[in-house]
Amino acid sequence: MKHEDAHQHVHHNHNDCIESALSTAEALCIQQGQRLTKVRRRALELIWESHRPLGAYQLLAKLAEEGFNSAPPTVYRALDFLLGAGLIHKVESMNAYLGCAHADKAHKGYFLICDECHNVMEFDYQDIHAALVEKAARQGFELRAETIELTGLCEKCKGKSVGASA
Amino acid sequence: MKHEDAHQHVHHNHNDCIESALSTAEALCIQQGQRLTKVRRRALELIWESHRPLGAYQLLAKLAEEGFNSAPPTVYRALDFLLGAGLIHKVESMNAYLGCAHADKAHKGYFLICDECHNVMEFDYQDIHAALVEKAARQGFELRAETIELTGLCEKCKGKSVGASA
DNA sequence: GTTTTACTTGTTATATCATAACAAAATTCT
DNA sequence: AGAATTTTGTTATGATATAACAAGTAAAAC
Ligand SMILES: [Zn+2]
Ligand SMILES: [Zn+2]
Ligand SMILES: [Zn+2]
Ligand SMILES: [Zn+2]
Repeated sequence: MKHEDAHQHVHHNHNDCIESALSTAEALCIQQGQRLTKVRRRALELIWESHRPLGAYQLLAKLAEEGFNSAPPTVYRALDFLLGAGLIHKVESMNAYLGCAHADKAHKGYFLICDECHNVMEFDYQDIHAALVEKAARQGFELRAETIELTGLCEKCKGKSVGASA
Repeated sequence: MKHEDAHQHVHHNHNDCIESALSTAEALCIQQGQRLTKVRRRALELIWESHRPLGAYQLLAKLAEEGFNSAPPTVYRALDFLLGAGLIHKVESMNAYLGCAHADKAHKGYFLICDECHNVMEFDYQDIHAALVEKAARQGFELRAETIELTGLCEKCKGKSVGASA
C-alpha cells in the first residue's frame, strides 16, 4: 500500500474510500442499466487512488501503463461516462477530475481547493444551493447546474505560511 | 452601429456599456500606475463589443484583423493584464472572457450562463459570498477566490423551449 | 444458438486552449 | 542621452479535448 496521499486534511483509511466508491459505483450502474466496463472501472479507481483531482492525460498515462489503449479518446470516454453517472466531478478551474463520495445522492459538487497543497475538499451546502436557485429564479433563470469552486488556503497550509512570521 | 447583440436579456444601449467600461478602465489604470496600451485597450473593447464571453483565440482573430500581431502570446498577455486589473473575468467552465461592469469595486464574478443562447449575466450576491466565507472558515479554510458559475436556461430561452408543449 | 442490434473500443487526425523562452522595441527614470 | 523597466514580437511547444470512422463485443430478439 503506497501512501503518497497521507497528508490529507483528515486522516483516514483511503482504501476504504476507494472500496466504498467502487461498490457504490457498481450498484449505481447496475441500477441504471449502465455498464461499468474494465477501463471505466479502472479509471474510477485510479481517480480515487490519487485522492486529489487528476488531469485527463495523467489518468491516460496511468491507464496506458496498465495496458489500456493510450489514445486520448480512451480516457475522455471513460471520464464522460463517469461524469454522466455522477461518479466523478470535473473541477473546471483545474481541468481535473475528482471522485465523488456521494454519488448515490444527486447533488452538485462544491469544492474547497487549496492553492498550496492542491488538495480538494468537497463540501455540501444545501443552504447555498437553495439560495442560488431562488436568486436565479428571481431573475427568470432556471438553474440546472452549479460550478462552485473556492480557492484559498486549507487549515494545514494556512498554519505553515503564517506560522513563522506571526 | 452593428447590433448583433440586440438579443440581450435586458435591452440597453450597449455602446454606453462599452464607453463606461473603457473610461472606468482608463481611470483605474492611471490610478494604479498601469498602462492601458493600444492592444490592451482594443482587447477590452472587443470583449465588450461581444457582450458575451469571448474565447482567447476568437479575440486574437479580431485583433489580428485589425493589424495587431497574430501570435497567441499577444492575446494572452492582454488577457492577463485585464484579468489582473479586474477589468474582465474568466468564465472557467467556458474558457472564455467577459467584461466586468463593476471593475471599480473589488469583487468576485458570479455568473448565470444560459445553456441555450450562451448569454452570461453577472450577478452580485453579497449574502452568498458571506455565507461561503463563513462556511469555509468553519472548516479552517481561508477563502481567497471564488468561481461561481451557474448554468441553466435564461428567461427568454426557458420560454422558447417550454412554450410550445405546455 | 445464430442473427440482429446496440453499445463499446481502437485508431488516426485535428481542434482548441495556453505557456516557455528569448530577442527587439518602446517607455520611463535618472 | 544612457540605464533600467516594461511591453511587444517571434518561434516553438505544451496541455486539453473532440471528430470521424472502423472494428470488436455484449445484449436482445428471434
Ligand atoms: Zn460529489
Ligand atoms: Zn493546503
Ligand atoms: Zn465583475
Ligand atoms: Zn438563453
